[in-house]
Order: sequence, then structure tokens, then C-alpha cells
Amino acid sequence: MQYQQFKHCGLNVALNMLSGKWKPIILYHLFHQQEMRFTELWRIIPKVAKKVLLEHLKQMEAHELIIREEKHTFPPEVYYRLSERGKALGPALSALELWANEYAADEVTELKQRKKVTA
Amino acid sequence: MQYQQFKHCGLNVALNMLSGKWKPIILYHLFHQQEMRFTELWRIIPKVAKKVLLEHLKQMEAHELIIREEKHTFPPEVYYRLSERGKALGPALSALELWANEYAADEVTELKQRKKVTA
DNA sequence: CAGTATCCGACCGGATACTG
DNA sequence: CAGTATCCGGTCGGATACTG
Repeated sequence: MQYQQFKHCGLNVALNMLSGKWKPIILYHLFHQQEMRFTELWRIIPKVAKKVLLEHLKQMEAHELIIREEKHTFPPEVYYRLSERGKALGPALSALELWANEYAADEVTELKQRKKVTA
Repeated sequence: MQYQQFKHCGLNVALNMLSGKWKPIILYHLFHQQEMRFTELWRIIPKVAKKVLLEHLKQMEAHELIIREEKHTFPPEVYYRLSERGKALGPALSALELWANEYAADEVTELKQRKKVTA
């Protein structure tokens, strides 16, 4: 057995922080854009309800994966960006991505098809 | 930005296959034990309902992460083990585990505490 | 032993309307 | 613009009892 070194507790913690329908795509965009306003995120992500997006962002902030920065102006401007902890997820997410593309390619392309259709 | 190489679709697929309250611990044990009977799994995992455990195993089998082998005897014996696809998850899971222990150590130890108490 | 059948409560994602 | 309030339906984890 080659990969015995992981214990499930850390796994639980990590998966828990990643669970949420839109969190992967949020992370994906924050990795690319560095910093995004709430509405930017909202427009880029097809049809998520504002409430839900806010909930996810709040959770991720509570988990210290992202940082919320609010300019006290009117109208308000709020920026979200990855924390160090969030950035550190990069390699792990890449590994998952790699696995999916190598070992679950069918499901991945199927998902992409569905997104094209529904989007 | 260092880790732009992942796309969220593969992530979605992977996280989807890993989502389920007991899947991490199931994987953990199958990585270590190679092959386990249903009841072994059931006893090792503290208080999961049989129905739920079966559901998770079925899903993981449908996702081709594990292989179910049934000896047609009486009483029946059923063995579960990782498929190639499942084994290939090793590095990705290790990466997540590593991240959790390095960047979310507090949450991990807290979880371990809780497990001690409730178990 | 392994699996199925019911039933249930909690939680989660979502739609809509409203506020500072 | 960003966020809150309410309400709703589906799904998920779970408890219990039964079957081959």
C-alpha cells in the first residue's frame, strides 16, 4: 500500500470546509482573479441565489479560507480574496483536479456538457 | 498566482464523489486494510446506521472508487476493496490531509478531541 | 451476515421581497 | 451594492424492524 500517510481526521476537516455547492467555483475564481467584489462573483456564477452565495462566503470566511474587505462607502464595496490558508489549498485542489482528469475523465466531460446545456 | 492549473469542473466531480459523512473514514480504512467485510467496516465505524453505510458503499461502488465482491455462500460474505481509481485518490487525499495538518491544525485537533469524547 | 423497507427530522440550497 | 428576512421543498443522515 503506497499511500497510508493520511489520517481521516484532517480529511474530514478539509472536506468539510470544501463542502457546499458553489465553493469549488468560488475558489476557482478567487485563485484566478485575486480579488473580486460581491457582484462580480454573483454575475460570474450562473444562477446562484444571493443568499446562498453570501452564506458560502460567510462560511469560508469563518473557516479563514477567504478574507472579506469592506470599504465603508456608499454604495458599499466589498472585496473577497484568498487568505494564506486558502492559497495553501492550491496543491491539494490541483491534485484532486489532476485525479479527476486522469481517472474520472468521463464524469468530468459529462459535467462540462451539462453546464453548456444548462448555461 | 502559483496554482492556476486546476479547473473547477474536475474539482466538482472529485468533491462530489467524496461527499458523504462517512466516506473519508471508509476510504481511510480501505487504504489500510486492503479488503474488509461489511460487518468489519460497520463495527470499526462507531455509530453509523447500517442503511447509511450501505448507501455510501453503493454510491462509492457506482463511482467506481471501490469494488464489491460477494461470495455466494450462506451466510453471505461481502468484501469491499479499493479499485484502481480509488487507489489513485491517494496522493490527492494525502495533499488534503497535509494541508489540514499544516494550515488547519486547530480544527483537526479539535475534531480529534470531540471524537474521543463522543466515542 | 448482508441487505431492504419505512418513517422521520434536520439541514441545505433556493426563490422572492425588503433594507441601509 | 451588499446584505437580511421569510418561506419552501428536497435530500441526507439516521432509528427501527424485517428478510433471505
